[in-house]
Amino acid sequence: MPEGHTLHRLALDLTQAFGGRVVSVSSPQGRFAESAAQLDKTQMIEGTAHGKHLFCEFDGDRFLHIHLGLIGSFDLGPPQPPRGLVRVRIATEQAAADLRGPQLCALITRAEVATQVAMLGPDPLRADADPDLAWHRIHRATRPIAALLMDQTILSGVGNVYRAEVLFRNRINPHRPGNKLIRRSWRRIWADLVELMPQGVVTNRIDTVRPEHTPQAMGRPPREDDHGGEVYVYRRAGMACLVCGSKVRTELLAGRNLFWCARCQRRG
DNA sequence: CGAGCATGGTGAC
DNA sequence: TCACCCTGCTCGA
Repeated sequence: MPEGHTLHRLALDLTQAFGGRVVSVSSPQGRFAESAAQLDKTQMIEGTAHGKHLFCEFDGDRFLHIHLGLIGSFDLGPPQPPRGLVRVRIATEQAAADLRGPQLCALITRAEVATQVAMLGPDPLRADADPDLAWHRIHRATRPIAALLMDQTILSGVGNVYRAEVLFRNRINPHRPGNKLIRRSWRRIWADLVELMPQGVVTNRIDTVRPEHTPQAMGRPPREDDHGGEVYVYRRAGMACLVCGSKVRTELLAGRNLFWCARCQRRG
């Protein structure tokens, strides 16, 4: 679930449900009980996101800093008895948000939020993002572009799905070292992320396949991948490339499974 | 029922 | 580069 779009969507939903309201904060699981008690029955101001980091601001310059990691989830809906291990619940009479399995959940100050945000590269989902900041580091790096895209200090919010898909959509060789990537390619990548990721916020899923490449348009039977989105290469190892038909390849890159089409992706 | 896996990140060597 | 953390789901015995 969690790449940048998930956290930005959560920030919007949490703001709508709890912004400006006095909320109950609890820790059914108990692992966050002390901090939850400090926030309980105080006002939540709003939720904001930077990259994959979520910040819930509470009255008195207190911020709940959440990072979902690989397996975390934060589910918002009508109040129901907690299921499973709920680290934190934020709730009103009308709605409850249950946090499970986060990599990070901590009560921090405004200054600490600023410190955290300063460590992150530009986020394609933020209007104030400056892609040149990322380019400055990319064009001097020797690591492959597929690794640089995952480095949250270079740019933030992109995860394993968006990295594979944005490289495919722009026909870029994932192994191209940053310092051999031409600037036009970087501009294409950034512009594409700025187009794709806000769509992900709206739909709450990752869809990257252009209309002309959908199974219908290509005369193939419809399909739906198990991660909840239509994609070109992510987790399609060994299957036919939707554009050229050659086998989608996979390998471990930067510790994660990379997927790409060696025939379509040759640009630098 | 256990093993393995997942859209992530950290800290130790 | 590796072990490890957090949780839930799926797959094969």
